[in-house]
Amino acid sequence: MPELPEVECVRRSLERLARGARIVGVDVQRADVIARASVDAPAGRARSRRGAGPQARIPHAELLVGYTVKSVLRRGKQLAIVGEDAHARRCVLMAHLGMTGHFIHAPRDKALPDSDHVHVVWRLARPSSAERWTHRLAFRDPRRFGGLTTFPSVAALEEHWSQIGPDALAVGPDDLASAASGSRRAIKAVLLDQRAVAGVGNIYADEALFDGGIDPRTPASALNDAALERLSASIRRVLADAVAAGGSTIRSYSDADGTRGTAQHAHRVYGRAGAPCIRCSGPLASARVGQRATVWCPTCQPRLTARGKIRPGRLST
DNA sequence: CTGGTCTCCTGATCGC
DNA sequence: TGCGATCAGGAGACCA
Repeated sequence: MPELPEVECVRRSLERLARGARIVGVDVQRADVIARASVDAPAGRARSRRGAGPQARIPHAELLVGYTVKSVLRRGKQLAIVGEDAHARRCVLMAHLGMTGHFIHAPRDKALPDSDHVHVVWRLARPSSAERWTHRLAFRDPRRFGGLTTFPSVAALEEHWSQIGPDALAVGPDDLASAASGSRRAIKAVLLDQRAVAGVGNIYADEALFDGGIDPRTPASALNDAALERLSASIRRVLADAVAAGGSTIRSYSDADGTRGTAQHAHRVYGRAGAPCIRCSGPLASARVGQRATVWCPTCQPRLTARGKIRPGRLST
């Protein structure tokens, strides 16, 4: 399940594989994974029901046919492929992977895996090749919680991205403070809210809260400056470590190269309900917090004291 | 406005 | 061995 580290690894693999290539053709198997592009098309793809609503008629420019891949950007969990045409006009294809979205890459002499749920296939040509395509890129998403959105310019993409919070790899205590102050939501719910911080999902929310020694159910507004400072550092550290490990492969995640991650071996609480805490050996607790399965250590992630302060965390590494 | 719940979707897993 | 029930979750829609 792609969160920031996994999406960052996909971004790097896409940039490696597709940068400089021209997109010479596209095959759309399922048009409803693509949101209709428009300048004011806001957050996410339109969720028109299958078969309903104006779908389909997708101008080629929006799928980047005829464009050369200039770069691949990321903000939080969202990816954006920036294309440029012969007149230096730019166009953007944004992808969010949802639960099961991923890209598959294959050179011409190698078939794409014969699998269901491949929704879009692009044909790419390396600069040295004329019009003949040399490799293909596919977007596959069995569960279809992900999707593709196009933007007519980089400015339009940035306008869209201005609606989500700062990228979690660079989140600071002030960012958390502005989202947390006056909020009675559980701190975990705040971390999952992409408008507050972009890129944290269920796995790394639990991991960061453990790292910071904070009970996930703590009302956000109850966190003092020290706790916010510690939590923002924990978020950055946990995510950066996971990026370095190639992301977490829980079920089937891999980057566009098919490379899997190993960060799942470093999870300290996620998926370990009832197992001994790696610090204190006590059993990890679990509950639903913010509609998500949540695991934490009741000892190392203490509840608030009577004075509304968090007891000092002892997790400094 | 805020915060909680529902919903979309398929594959993996579990109990019988 | 088969099969229905359950769970997983990102994020928009919806509601109190």
